[in-house]
Amino acid sequence: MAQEQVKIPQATARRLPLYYRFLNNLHSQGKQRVSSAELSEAVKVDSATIRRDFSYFGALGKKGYGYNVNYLLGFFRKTLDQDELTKVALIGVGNLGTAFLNYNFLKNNNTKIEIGFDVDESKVGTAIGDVPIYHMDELQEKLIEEGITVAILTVPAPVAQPITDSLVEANIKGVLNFTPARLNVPPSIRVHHIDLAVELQSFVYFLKHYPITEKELL
Amino acid sequence: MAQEQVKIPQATARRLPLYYRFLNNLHSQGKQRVSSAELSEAVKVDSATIRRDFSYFGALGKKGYGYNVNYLLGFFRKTLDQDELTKVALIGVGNLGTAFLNYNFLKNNNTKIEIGFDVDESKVGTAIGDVPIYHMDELQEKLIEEGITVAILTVPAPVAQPITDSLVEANIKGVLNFTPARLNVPPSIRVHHIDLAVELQSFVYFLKHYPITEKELL
DNA sequence: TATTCTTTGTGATATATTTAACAGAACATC
DNA sequence: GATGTTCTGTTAAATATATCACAAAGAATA
Ligand SMILES: NC(=O)c1ccc[n+]([C@@H]2O[C@H](COP(=O)([O-])OP(=O)(O)OC[C@H]3O[C@@H](n4cnc5c(N)ncnc54)[C@H](O)[C@@H]3O)[C@@H](O)[C@H]2O)c1
Ligand SMILES: NC(=O)c1ccc[n+]([C@@H]2O[C@H](COP(=O)([O-])OP(=O)(O)OC[C@H]3O[C@@H](n4cnc5c(N)ncnc54)[C@H](O)[C@@H]3O)[C@@H](O)[C@H]2O)c1
Repeated sequence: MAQEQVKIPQATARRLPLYYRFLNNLHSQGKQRVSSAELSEAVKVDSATIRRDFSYFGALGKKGYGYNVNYLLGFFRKTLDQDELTKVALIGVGNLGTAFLNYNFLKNNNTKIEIGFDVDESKVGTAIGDVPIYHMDELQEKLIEEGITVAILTVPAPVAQPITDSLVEANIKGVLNFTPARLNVPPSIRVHHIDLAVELQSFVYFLKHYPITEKELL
Repeated sequence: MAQEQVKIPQATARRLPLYYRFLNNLHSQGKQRVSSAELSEAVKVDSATIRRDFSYFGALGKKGYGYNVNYLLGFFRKTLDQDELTKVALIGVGNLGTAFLNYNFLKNNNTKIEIGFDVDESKVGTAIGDVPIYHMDELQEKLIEEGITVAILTVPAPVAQPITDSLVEANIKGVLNFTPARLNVPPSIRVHHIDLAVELQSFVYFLKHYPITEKELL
């Protein structure tokens, strides 16, 4: 739970996993060094932004050389707590929930969905991938027992708030919410919304209303 | 394809579908008027931000009264092209693709996945929801035939780039990319990435490194 | 009608993020 | 070891976004 000396900008924090993933690719290709320009091309982030992002953590590179892949990878592994597993619960084993369980973010080796919950009796007692599905009645008990503090929410919107209330009672610290509902939680709980219907609609809006500018065409 | 007088900030554009959805809820509850403060509570966006967002479109409200739900709804319906259907193709009918097909963003009544593509012979020829699945060999032909210019990409990462190249050839204008691959496209094509593994990892990073601040606790 | 209350729309300001540009450190080569 | 080249780290500037705070318009009330 190391705290940075100086707070990293949120925009930077959101890019860290992306950098990490790409560094892993480079590493498995046996690459020794990489420049901010190469990274930029690969992850589609401006090279100055990458250098600035890295610089929040100190001087990780060498002038005239670039960055050492192994060193950088080791650094990010620690920074992103890659050696510590965060156990996640998934609530709502429907279309989206089942897709997540099958996928289970296997390539993130620091996060794993450990347990699923649903009210549907045909799902309770089964397992998807190797993740067991329990009934909602056992939510609090199981979460506390397993010490799980992160939940992915993929239930119908109308039940999202009451379920969130139970999650809070079960001592959860964060909810990754895929439902359209906007959740009320105490201020100590973090909620991120990923609202796929909004994403699609705003994408279509951008397509229609934001034609590529002259500048972008250069 | 109406172009705004003054360009709407992107951050505003991303919130529009959210406002629209909530206004629809209010409307179906029979509510006549709404203030920026009420909207704020419901969509969890600062009320000043909401007023500023709306003000880009002119003076939509009345001082001392708020906003008329019907009027606002009608306004956003036009602005978000709710009366014009955007047909979407989905490439890769796997875990995630199947979830999207079953859901099919039914409540967005301006977008619909019309057609799916895969290479898996056991899927080709079937339909999910009412969406027919075709073989990738027919990609270009079908897309052009149906006049589809938006694609959702849910294929394995290694094939994402070559498939994107075919999509570009088939005259696609936008790709909503769920794969971890960063796509190279000509500048006239818009790509949005939704990288769920990155979302989960950065969420976990925030939980560990950004404890709720004093300010947020007030 | 007069008075009070509510709530918008926006100027001003604060905060966050991106990008340009370049001095200088270190590498590579001869 | 001198010279030219590469590429970082960072200062400065630009851009983007969010929030404060309040005048004034209009609603509500009496
Ligand atoms: N599937 C998508 O592509 C998609 C896209 C955008 C948003 N969403 C949102 O994600 C959420 C899930 O979507 P879905 O398509 O997977 O829905 P779904 O209906 O397939 O799955 C919902 C699951 O939640 C379970 N459930 C219902 N009530 C419950 C309760 N009280 N406690 C626990 N589990 C309960 C159901 O049994 C079901 O298994 C919805 O809110 C939806 O709006 C889904
Ligand atoms: N499922 C998730 O929860 C999840 C989460 C994060 C990211 N992703 C990403 O989304 C993508 C899809 O994930 P998934 O879990 O649905 O995978 P999946 O393997 O279940 O589905 C991929 C589908 O693409 C099809 N396919 C393979 N090659 C193809 C080709 N050349 N042309 C057309 N179709 C082809 C396969 O037949 C399969 O149906 C992957 O890139 C994955 O990394 C998925």
